[in-house]
Amino acid sequence: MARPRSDERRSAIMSAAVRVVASQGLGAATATIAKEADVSNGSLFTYFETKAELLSQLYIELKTEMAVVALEGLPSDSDVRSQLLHMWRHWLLGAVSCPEKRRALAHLSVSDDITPQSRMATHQAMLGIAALVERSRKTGPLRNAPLGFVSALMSAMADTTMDFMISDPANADKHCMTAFEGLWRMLA
Amino acid sequence: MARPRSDERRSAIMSAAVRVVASQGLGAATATIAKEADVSNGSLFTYFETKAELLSQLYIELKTEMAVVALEGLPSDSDVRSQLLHMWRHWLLGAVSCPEKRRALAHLSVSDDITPQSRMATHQAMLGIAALVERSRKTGPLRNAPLGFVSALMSAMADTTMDFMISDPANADKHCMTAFEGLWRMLA
Amino acid sequence: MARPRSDERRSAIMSAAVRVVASQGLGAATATIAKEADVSNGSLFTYFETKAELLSQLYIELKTEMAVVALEGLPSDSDVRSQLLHMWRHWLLGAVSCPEKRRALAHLSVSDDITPQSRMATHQAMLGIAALVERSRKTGPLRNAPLGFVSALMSAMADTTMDFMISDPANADKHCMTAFEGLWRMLA
Amino acid sequence: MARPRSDERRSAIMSAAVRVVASQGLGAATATIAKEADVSNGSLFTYFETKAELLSQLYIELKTEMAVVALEGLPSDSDVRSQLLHMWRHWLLGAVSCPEKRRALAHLSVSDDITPQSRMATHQAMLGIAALVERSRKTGPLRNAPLGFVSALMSAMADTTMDFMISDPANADKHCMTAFEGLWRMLA
DNA sequence: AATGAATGAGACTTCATTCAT
DNA sequence: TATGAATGAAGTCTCATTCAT
Repeated sequence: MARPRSDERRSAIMSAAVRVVASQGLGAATATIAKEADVSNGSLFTYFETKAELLSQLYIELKTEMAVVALEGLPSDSDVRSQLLHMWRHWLLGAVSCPEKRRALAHLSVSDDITPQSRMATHQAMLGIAALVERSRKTGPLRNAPLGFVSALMSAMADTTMDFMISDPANADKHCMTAFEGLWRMLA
Repeated sequence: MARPRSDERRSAIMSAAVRVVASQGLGAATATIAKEADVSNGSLFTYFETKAELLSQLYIELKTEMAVVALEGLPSDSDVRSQLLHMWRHWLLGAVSCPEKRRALAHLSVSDDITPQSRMATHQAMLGIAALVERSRKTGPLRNAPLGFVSALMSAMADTTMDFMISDPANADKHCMTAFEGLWRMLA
Repeated sequence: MARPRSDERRSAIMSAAVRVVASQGLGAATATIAKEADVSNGSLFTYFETKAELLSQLYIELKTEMAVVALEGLPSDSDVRSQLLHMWRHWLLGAVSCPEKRRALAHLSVSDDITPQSRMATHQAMLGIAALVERSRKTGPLRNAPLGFVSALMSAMADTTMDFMISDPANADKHCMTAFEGLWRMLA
Repeated sequence: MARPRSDERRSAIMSAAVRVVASQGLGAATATIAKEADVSNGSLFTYFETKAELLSQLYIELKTEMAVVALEGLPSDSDVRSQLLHMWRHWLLGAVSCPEKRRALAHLSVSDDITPQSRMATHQAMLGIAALVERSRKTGPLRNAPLGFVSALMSAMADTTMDFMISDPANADKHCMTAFEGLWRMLA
């Protein structure tokens, strides 16, 4: 109800939510999240009016962070393929190095609590990635499909690849590269 | 000698579950499912010991049915590409023509109630599809990756494509074909 | 800093439980107890994690209270017989004057929800009584039996006597004394 | 509804009930009892209209049997003490040799499902025992108390003693005799 | 008569959210 | 503002009893 005061508290709740949602799914109780964040039950609701609200924000933050990580240090003067590869690797390795964030995001992505608005809110962050996709597919077989569709295909492939990387860490890098080969063939 | 357990009733519950899970997600109450199936609350539990059990069975049945549909009428004397295309179209169009089944299955696929055993139980049905994938990728860039990985990539693409087909039915067929082009490039 | 857990509320639940268990037995619904205590259904569970927990605590409290009452005002400089008589009368009359507590305790005593630990927890309070029994039987026929056995025999006689006192209140005191005569003969 | 046909079935249910009630208490499901008796769920209700009815009959039968056993082979020409001792030993040893019956009866004795009528129905069988008590107490301190009261005191002592005999079988006989000494002092 | 599926009224417990302190 | 007790609506599952076969 009242305005939250401490950003620290807010992010404590957020990262508690990551851990709890990762391990217990969306059915996790708000009280559990609050306790994990060392915050009182009731306090949680001064930072997020509603459980759905909390989950939405979490979704947006995780998704955005992921995009940012993916684009970090993009070699802007390289050729498209190198840039796409750079992005792909950063994306997947980043995700795989925070398996809890990834698991939480996987749960959130299918939640009915995440409104189309929330999904839209992440588009901004994905713009850079989308641009890269756009350039990659310029001459490929998907050149005329809606860009959102192509991006979604790539995301789906990324998610699947992450799962394999996590479940078989010894070959994580190999899986990452294999999938990229497939992706590049698909796009270019 | 008593009233026999009725297959009709069982499948009434199953298809009620499809509808209810499709619209309300896995949080749907068993009572809601029972009512939708015109069956008493308690009766549901003579057919399925547990909510999780019901969901598991539903998962297995839907997944298996999907595979069967996909392989129906496969032109076994055509070349691989034609066969893969046939399968892909049947799969996606079949799924898209029962959007509720698809939505339900999407929910189920990420549920923690679905045990690895249940997932295993669907492998048998997917064998035919896997074989097709195997032949398709024989000379492609993914030829050395684990087959399960490649199949999972294809599944992920299928799911994504279905979403677009459902949300833009006018171009459903076009999306289906576009994605297939990408898939084929990725595999072959 | 928040509303503190109220002892008043807790004992309201406890005494509601006495009344409800006395009249409906251990099968009484927690909801019934909560309503009788003018407390919400859920609130009961902030005071007692579980129905079994509630019953356990009730058992311990009633049993302990009974022992305390029995020993109240014990004439410590009188001879053993007088002390035992004093205790016996206080015990029985106390119990008979709260028939609901007695009935509730009768139900609880045979419950499987009452763990050996809970039973142990009442031993402390019964120590004074046991000491009296010990002194009373020193030269009697039960002088070599386990003390717990002798105490249990006395308890059983007490319970039976209470029943008769309650069902025939006009002669309650006479029954109380008659049984004491028998008890004393048995012990001394 | 219809008249039961097979006595065998009826007693199969009865003895199943003994076992199940002994181990699970009065909360045991009728279905559990039926299964233990190798009888169908529904069949149970043609032999006993109601669960309470079943329990009542069980109570009467067990209690009666116990009395019969206690009086078996009573040496009718011995002195009172010998007769009482004979009865006491048969009673307790008989009960202790069927701990399940005893446990079941203990549960039943405190049930609210057992009506005063059912309790009355056992009085007949207890008559022989009561007569013995009557003769035993003729000159003792309890000579003027209601006979029912004195019998109840003895029963309570018997139950308590059984518990100790069962929990400490090595000394069962000693406990049996010790308690008898106390009983005889109390009565005579 | 025997069977066991069908019924539906609860039972206990959880949990998002509110509110007194 | 922070706290955590209070609330009561659900939720899953059990079970005595009925009834179709």
